[in-house]
Amino acid sequence: MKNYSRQREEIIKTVQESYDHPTAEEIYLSVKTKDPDVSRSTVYRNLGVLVENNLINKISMLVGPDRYDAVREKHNHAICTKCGKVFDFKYDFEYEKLKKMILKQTGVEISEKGIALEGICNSCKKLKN
Amino acid sequence: MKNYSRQREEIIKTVQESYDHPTAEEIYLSVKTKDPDVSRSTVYRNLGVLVENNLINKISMLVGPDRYDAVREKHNHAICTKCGKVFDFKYDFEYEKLKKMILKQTGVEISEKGIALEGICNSCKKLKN
DNA sequence: TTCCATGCAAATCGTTTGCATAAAC
DNA sequence: GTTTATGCAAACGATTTGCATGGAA
Repeated sequence: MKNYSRQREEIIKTVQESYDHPTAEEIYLSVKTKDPDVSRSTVYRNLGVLVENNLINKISMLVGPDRYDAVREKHNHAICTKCGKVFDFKYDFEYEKLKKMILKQTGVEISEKGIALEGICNSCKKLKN
Repeated sequence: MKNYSRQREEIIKTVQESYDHPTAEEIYLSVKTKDPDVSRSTVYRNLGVLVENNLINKISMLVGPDRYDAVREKHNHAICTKCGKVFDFKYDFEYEKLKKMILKQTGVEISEKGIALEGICNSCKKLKN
């Protein structure tokens, strides 16, 4: 990450202060209230840079656009495949053991970023259909 | 799932016979060799129907297009965030316990489709940078 | 003064949709 | 005959890119 910019600063702040796993569009809209001339491409470009530099995490899902998450204490995600919302949960997955096993079985060296699971959330369950 | 069609038949067969988690495009190309007039929208439409009917699974990732997977013995996925390839592995995640815990913590009722983890695969690790 | 980041608009990628035709039941 | 599926092309949502300009070191 090279040069400072007002926009990047604001994008980091927005993601770090949000606890609802915002989409790029939501981040863009939020930054726009502080900095009305910011462009969508700046937001996308910076989100990419911030993910690369491990300042934020990116969450990809079965449904809807990608979402972003500040890097905090390790936690896991339960994603609703109806509405796309992301919920946090804690559970001890024994990453060290898991990591070794996966490396042995697949050759993939996993990054310990928490685990994501899909399902259906409470409010979507209530809306029958 | 209502009416039989030659195309749907071939799409199911293609996914079930593949062990490399093909993308919709790859499935389309493969079906096209058997049925040159098939259209991409037929493939996309049918993949959707087949996922709904639980004949195949859909895998969404941090990188690249969605991939598909025949419904087989339960297994988990390690996904390379460089090349997008998907690798299978087996590990006992104690789903029952996990499911209860997630429901309690988030209200999300997870579907037990296996767990996906991200990392970097062997061949991508070798190509430095 | 060189490099990096921005804003804009156009391009791209993956996927979905509307509509007329064709196949299944 | 009525429904359901197809093929085509156009539309779509999310994201990326090329390019000229502006700001940072």
